[in-house]
Amino acid sequence: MSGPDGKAGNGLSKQRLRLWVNLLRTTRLIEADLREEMRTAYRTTLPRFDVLSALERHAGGLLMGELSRHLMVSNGNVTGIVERLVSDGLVERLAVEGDRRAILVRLTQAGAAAFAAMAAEHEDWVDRRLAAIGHDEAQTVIDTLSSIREDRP
Amino acid sequence: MSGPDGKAGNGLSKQRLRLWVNLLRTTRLIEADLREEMRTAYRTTLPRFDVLSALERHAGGLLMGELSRHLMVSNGNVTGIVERLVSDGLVERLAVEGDRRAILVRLTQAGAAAFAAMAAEHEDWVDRRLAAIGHDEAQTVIDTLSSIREDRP
DNA sequence: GGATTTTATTTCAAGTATAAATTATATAAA
DNA sequence: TTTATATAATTTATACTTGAAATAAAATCC
Repeated sequence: MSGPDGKAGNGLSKQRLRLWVNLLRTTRLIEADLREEMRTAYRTTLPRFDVLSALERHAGGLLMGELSRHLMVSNGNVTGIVERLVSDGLVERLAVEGDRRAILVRLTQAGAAAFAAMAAEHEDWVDRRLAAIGHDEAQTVIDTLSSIREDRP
Repeated sequence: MSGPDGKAGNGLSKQRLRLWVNLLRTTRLIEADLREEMRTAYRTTLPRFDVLSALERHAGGLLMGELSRHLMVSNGNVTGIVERLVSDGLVERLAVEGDRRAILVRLTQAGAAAFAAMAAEHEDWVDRRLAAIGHDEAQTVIDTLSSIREDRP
């Protein structure tokens, strides 16, 4: 399974591994930068920002499960983050008419305001961090990444 | 700072944000797959694999701090992961001649063997996960990601 | 209608992660 | 020397993260 003729272990396999390592290193590097900005400028964390961001894109609110799927993190994880956001007054939980299992999570006014302030600067940070990349170059990478995500068994 | 004419908030800035979101989502998706494979096939985790992998590439061993920099995670984090690997017998800590603060971490024979078994399959998983990508397409993305990493203030 | 299964969420234990504080050692400067 | 500063690693407190088990409510089956 790893000789020069096997399905893996050949040049293409190694190249794909290089791509994965590059993907991972670059993402971690940018994440570390963004986390640092979040921490120093807003005393908050990336996961909290991600939750607010997802809720901002869904004005009507999201169920816990939808939130978990959007963020691609586990159910139990979201419970904890939302809990802290609720106690900070940025987010509220609402009962769902007709399904007493479900819980709708929504930005409060304070949460929407806090997010708006952060979002503009966040875009700015990303813009600076990716300053070396032009529109078309970005599009090329976006297309490749999309094709990776869509190619799931 | 976010009108259509500002340095951010324009089309290019939005495109870079899209690129970042794509980067993050794709990396998380692949990471989740790999974590699942690691867990079911080897009862281990990605961070442990990453440590073994770094040590395998440095036969002479690495200092805790070097390990932390290689993996781009915090110092205290490495302490914990190495601790568990030591108690599993996969890694050993050695005193450093001439510097009593430092600790050299190295694979044991068992650790090297365990890693070798995992590494081949890991490459295979990545190969399958990125099956949609050809050599040149991968290279294009690698180049872009490298230019991002190198463009640091 | 009642039993079964599925769905939505929380709880739990273990592990991963950070930043800040601490310990111990090394190096430089006075 | 003595003092000051820097470096290597750990410890601590808190937060994030997962997978599995537990709860509770809804939907489906018979």
